[in-house]
Amino acid sequence: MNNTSKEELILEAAMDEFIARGWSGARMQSIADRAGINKTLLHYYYRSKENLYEQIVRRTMEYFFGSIFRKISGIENFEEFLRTFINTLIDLSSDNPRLPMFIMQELSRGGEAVLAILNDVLSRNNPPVTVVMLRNITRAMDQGKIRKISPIQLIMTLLGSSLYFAMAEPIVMKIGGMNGFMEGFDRKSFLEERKKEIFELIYRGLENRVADHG
Amino acid sequence: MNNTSKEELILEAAMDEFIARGWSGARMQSIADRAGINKTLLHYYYRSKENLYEQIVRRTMEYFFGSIFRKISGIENFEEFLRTFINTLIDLSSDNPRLPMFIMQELSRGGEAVLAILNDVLSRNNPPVTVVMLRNITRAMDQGKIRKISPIQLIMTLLGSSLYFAMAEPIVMKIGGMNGFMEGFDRKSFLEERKKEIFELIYRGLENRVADHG
DNA sequence: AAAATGTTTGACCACATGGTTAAACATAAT
DNA sequence: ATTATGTTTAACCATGTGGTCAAACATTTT
Repeated sequence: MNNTSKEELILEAAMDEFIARGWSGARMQSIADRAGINKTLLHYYYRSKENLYEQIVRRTMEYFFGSIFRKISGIENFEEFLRTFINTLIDLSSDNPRLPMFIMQELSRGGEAVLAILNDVLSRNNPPVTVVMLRNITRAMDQGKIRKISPIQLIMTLLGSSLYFAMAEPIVMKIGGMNGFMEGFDRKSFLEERKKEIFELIYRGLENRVADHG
Repeated sequence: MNNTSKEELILEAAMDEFIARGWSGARMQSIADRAGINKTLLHYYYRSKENLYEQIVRRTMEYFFGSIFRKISGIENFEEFLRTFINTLIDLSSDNPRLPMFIMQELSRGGEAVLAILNDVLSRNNPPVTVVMLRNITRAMDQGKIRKISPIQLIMTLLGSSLYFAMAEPIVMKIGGMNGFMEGFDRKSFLEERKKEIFELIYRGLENRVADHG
């Protein structure tokens, strides 16, 4: 049980707390409890709530964007890119359901500091995820593999479709539970089905076929 | 300037504050300031923060689900249903960008009380929005207008695609601003374009055509 | 005019929370 | 052995926040 272990323990506890309750909801005492240590030690390692928070935000963004980057960079084939991107987003968000909302929420709320972190994190991947995505889409369009669309719109649709369920899962389950449909719901198989359905829907929707019916 | 007016002013102020900062971030003093009154009067009308919050949640949900219900109920044609649903979601969420996230966040966090409100709100529409949506989709499937898919998956995709941009707008703009693409961005036309692109993509993706290539 | 209701002022309280401090103890590094 | 570092205990402080109270003033209702 060396120092790194406790420092790491604290970070993980803080991550849980901040992601679950947000900046204003998070409690230093609660973080200490989760980490199994006391408040004094918390301040010993991380001077203030602000400081700790900043490190959590960085960590979270690195994890999120890093994961996506590692999975999609290097893929040349559009179909594979599409499938991988969707799968990665769904896996990421279903493993860490509060993560996407945390990132979005804190980026809306946060000031310069949070933006600087985002900037820093994104610029570490070369080329940045955003560029990789745009390239894949425009290339597929140029090659005539998909019809002409707005790349940014497609990216929005992909992100929304893939991330939404994890974000809305609590409410979906509640509404579903109330109305009765959703009995025998199996999360794992639902998510696998989701991957396929999104891919299928979007891939078909992008098909570049000459108007074949009116 | 009668009493109803002030009571209403407070509600609106509280709505802004709660939606912008969430439960733990919202401040009673700040609500009073926004409403242009003092804290005492705030407690005079709404006893406690909890109580005020509950009314805001109810109001918000009534507004959100009510708007959707009013727009889509009664529509028989699937294409029209699809288009209207997408348009409504985009208009609603772009007019009130924090609303969807507020609802989702507070429903994850909130206990029995919030769930009870949701239940109450949803049961006031007959048939509930959820049922209307499911019906439209299954009917279209039965009539062979669209291919066989999982209705719930489609609904998730529709919600995600349509709501996501408003939720992620701050981060999208920041990333977009950093990378340079997104110059001359016009929100209004982007949103109109978004409506069309989502509809087009999903409508094509749902088409029920016999395998015509492979 | 009188009563009821709306509204402000300003002081006040209890409590939670972020943060500090000093002293003692534990464990590892020199 | 001694020093440096990690860790706990427990008390403590300043501040912010939800909430209250009493008294006065304003406006509407009766």
